[in-house]
Amino acid sequence: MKTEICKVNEALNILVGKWKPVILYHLFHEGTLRFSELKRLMPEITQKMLTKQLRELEDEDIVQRVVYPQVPPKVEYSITEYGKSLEPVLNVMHEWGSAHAKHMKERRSKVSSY
Amino acid sequence: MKTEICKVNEALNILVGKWKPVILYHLFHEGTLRFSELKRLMPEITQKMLTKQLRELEDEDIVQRVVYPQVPPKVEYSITEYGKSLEPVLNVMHEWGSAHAKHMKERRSKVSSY
DNA sequence: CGGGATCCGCGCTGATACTG
DNA sequence: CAGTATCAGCGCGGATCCCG
Repeated sequence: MKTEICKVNEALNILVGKWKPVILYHLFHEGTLRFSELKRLMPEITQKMLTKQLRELEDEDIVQRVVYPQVPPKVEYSITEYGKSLEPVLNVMHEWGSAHAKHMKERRSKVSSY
Repeated sequence: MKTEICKVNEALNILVGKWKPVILYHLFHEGTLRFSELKRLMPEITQKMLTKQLRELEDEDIVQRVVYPQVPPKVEYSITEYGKSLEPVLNVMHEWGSAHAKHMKERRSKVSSY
């Protein structure tokens, strides 16, 4: 049992999963969304994956799941109070990510100009 | 070809890889390290993985690789000037990650007290 | 010393079909 | 509508061996 000094992985593990950042983006942006609404915002994700990633985010107390007992079923997802603490992290990553995409683009054009 | 609004993945893709955060942690902390020194700091990583992840970080212009043409070989790794822009990102993730670990620990102890 | 080459198992991801 | 169940492909990560 080693005391890991670097807790970056702790944050990373929450975010990895091909769709989690996008799911979180939509939930932060829209507030509350039904399952089908999330699905419509991400046409390429399968139902299985959407369910799975939402469950994982729920397990981490990032996302809240509210089931309305009615027919047809209605399930709403939103960011938990605690989950909101993730927003600055996502913003920093988003901004660095944008800058990095630009950096690499310029870099490649230099390389290809040989 | 869709314009992705969420660039979090852009940052994520640089960092994922089981060992990258730890590698970066050591390089930020120590400045410059030889391959064997990195290996010693992470006894569990295999040579193959260390090489691979360093290459990937090099491709992203985060890590610099300097080969000294001598026998026995000597290769030093360090963070590039550009790579230093990653430090605040890592810090934010590290801090949130630490807080999250604590949060989940407390949360679990509550749940188990049924 | 700092790699490269190869083989392999496992888990993530996806496609598809079914259900309360 | 919001899932669950099952099957399959593939790439990541690891183990092991070889090399300049």
